Amino acid sequence: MDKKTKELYKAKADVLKALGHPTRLWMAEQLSEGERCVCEFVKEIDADFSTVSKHLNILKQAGIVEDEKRGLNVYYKLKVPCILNSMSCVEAVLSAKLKSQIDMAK
Amino acid sequence: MDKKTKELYKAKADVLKALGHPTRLWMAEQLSEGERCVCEFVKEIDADFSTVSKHLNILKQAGIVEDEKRGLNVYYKLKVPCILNSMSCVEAVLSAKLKSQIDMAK
DNA sequence: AAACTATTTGGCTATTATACCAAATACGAC
DNA sequence: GTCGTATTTGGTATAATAGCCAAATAGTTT
Repeated sequence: MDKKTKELYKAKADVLKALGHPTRLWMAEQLSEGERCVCEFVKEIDADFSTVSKHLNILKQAGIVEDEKRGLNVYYKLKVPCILNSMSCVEAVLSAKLKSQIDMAK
Repeated sequence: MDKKTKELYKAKADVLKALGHPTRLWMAEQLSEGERCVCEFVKEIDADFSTVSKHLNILKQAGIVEDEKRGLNVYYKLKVPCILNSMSCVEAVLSAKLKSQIDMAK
């Protein structure tokens, strides 16, 4: 595999990796309903302000969300909304997995 | 956020996390063209046999691929092929990101 | 300008992930 | 059964990630 290909797969994997964390995935899904400010996320998750901020930054670096400061608050929104289209298939993976486990137990 | 919801997002994130590694993503995409045995992957990537095997195991644990032993070889194939549908959007994220970077540089 | 609020950054530690090597296992050929 | 090949497993060193705290920054209010 050549260097260019490696870099491309690294870049693509980084996008998926950014979504590969429960908190970040949840936040991304929340954003599909519209923009949120950091404080709204902090209220709903039991986590430190700095933790939430860092997670949002990872999503931003990945190119999934963008932020805008208005007054004291920073609002985040999805930059490329299609990123959540894949979730129905992720759920299909989970059902298939659950099914296998049930079959296994029989 | 309640415990059930947390567990669901953990499960969904784990699927995405499994694809969030260059080597694993590449292998998954290869499998979209048909099954492959471990040795075929090893030939194409510059990595140890055990490394490849472990990556495939992570994809298997995530429920993305399944394996079948035939003779000396173990063949892997996609269990839920739709999982690669999202790749066009991942590429859209990358183009959008690239575009931002170019605008930024102006 | 001082006080207050929202957010980010830096530092630290604990946990997890990655990759290699060596050893173990599974299977087929002889 | 012994040998050779394909794959997995265990061990270990290194690197990356996550989450908390404290400090820094940015904007608002008074």
